Amino acid sequence: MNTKDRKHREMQEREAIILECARPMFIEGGYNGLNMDRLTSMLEYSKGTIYNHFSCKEEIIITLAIQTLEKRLAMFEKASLFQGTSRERIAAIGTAAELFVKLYPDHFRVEQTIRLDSIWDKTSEERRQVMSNCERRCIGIVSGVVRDGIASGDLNLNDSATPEEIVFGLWSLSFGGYSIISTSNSLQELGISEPFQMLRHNYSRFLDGIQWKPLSSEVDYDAVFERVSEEVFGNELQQITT
Amino acid sequence: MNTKDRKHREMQEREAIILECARPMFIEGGYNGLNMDRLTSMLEYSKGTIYNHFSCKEEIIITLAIQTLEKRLAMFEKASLFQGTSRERIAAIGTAAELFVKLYPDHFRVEQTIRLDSIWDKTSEERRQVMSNCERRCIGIVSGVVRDGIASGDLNLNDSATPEEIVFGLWSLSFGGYSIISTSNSLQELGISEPFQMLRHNYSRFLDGIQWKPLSSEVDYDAVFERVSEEVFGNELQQITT
DNA sequence: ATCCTATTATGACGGATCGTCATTTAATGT
DNA sequence: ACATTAAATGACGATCCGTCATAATAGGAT
Repeated sequence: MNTKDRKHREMQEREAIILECARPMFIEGGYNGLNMDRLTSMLEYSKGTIYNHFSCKEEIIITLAIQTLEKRLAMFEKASLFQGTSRERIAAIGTAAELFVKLYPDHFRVEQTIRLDSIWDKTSEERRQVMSNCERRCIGIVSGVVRDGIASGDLNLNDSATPEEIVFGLWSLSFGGYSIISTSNSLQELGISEPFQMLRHNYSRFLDGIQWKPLSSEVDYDAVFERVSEEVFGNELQQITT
Repeated sequence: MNTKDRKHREMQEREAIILECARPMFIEGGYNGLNMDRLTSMLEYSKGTIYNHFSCKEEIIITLAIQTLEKRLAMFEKASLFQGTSRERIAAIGTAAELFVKLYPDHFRVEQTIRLDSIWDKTSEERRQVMSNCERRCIGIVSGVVRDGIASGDLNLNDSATPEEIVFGLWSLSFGGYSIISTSNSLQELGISEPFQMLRHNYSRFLDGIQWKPLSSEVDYDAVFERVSEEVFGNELQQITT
């Protein structure tokens, strides 16, 4: 069955083409900006063909989200392998999160749109699973490093908190921070000119608050950020600077 | 000119009725759930009349946001007057933020929708100003308490941070936290059963990280939360429990 | 009380967009 | 060359936003 393979491959290639065309349309104007008629006219496929790949608009959007979520997961996995203290490894994942946002600045918009516009309910159970899994695994990676920190003695929560609580804190801080950076203009008014660096410092303050050793007074975590950027994500970084 | 006053009053009353009907529709189905035809048929006014009040759907949505943002501002102002140490006053504002989310659980959805769906651009400059002002003043209140903390000696940033940076941190933490709480189901999977309390604890960890005295090891800020809830927001609280 | 004018209300309609489906076209196997 | 299966097409129905010509109403003058 050689034909079957070929068809399958053609199917995937076409799917990629559709998504490639849909992404800038979505970025441009959000949910309503992604126009199925315009998408049709820009591609050399008819409407029916596109609807053979994606049963509705929402399926396209969730697939756009999955594409980038998978990249983030890969970056998190790479970062968690960084050689260093547990807190340096958390910083490495923070670096991954920041570079991810800079590489795919539109991702937040896609993800939040899915959560908000009753899009979630219209998507297939299968794709929802994929997306949830990505999120879960990202959380799992952070969770693992927190546990490593406890195991190594760098972090001592003495029953005042669970590891999950700390993960929730880091997650809130980064999700909120990146959301504010990418959708609010109040930051400039606040006089914050380097929001990404500020966010990193706020991470450090939170981790100092739970006494995760070594504290930010002992180690220059800005330098760790630079090191991880270069050593672990050198390739990805070129895409930003060029 | 008595008639003019009456007309103006009628205008405002009708505006309130329209919004009252539009809000549950928006909560139910987001931007697309708010259906102008259905809104028309549910009210005793015709389409044209509604469009005399709001020039487009987006104007209705931003007005919904302004309604609740003004409530939040009032709560922040009330909280900032709490008698206590500077850090207790920050905790009081945190309490206000939490109670606000519980009182108006749909607010986040409205606000985020405005930021995302290219709705912002379609709204009137006037209403945008009102909304920005609300946000600015809320930030200003927090900012003021941080400065008070510095002035009183409870907080010493020794040039390692600006007050605005701390505001940004608290803002990220709360915005991210409440967003995650209200739109993600991963928290349950993480085994976090009392997310609001966890978020408060994460606040405390952040403030401990910058050594804002008295530290959470010295004062029971959960108790402060309870006190503020009762003493300052007793009235509002009844709406939740009943 | 009546008429005139300015303001407001109405809802049918044009235009845009989503998703479907009967029909046409192409590909595969004998 | 032909039959059968699979895939592509785009016209169409349905829905929804915002407009505008027309109708209704209110205010004020005589």
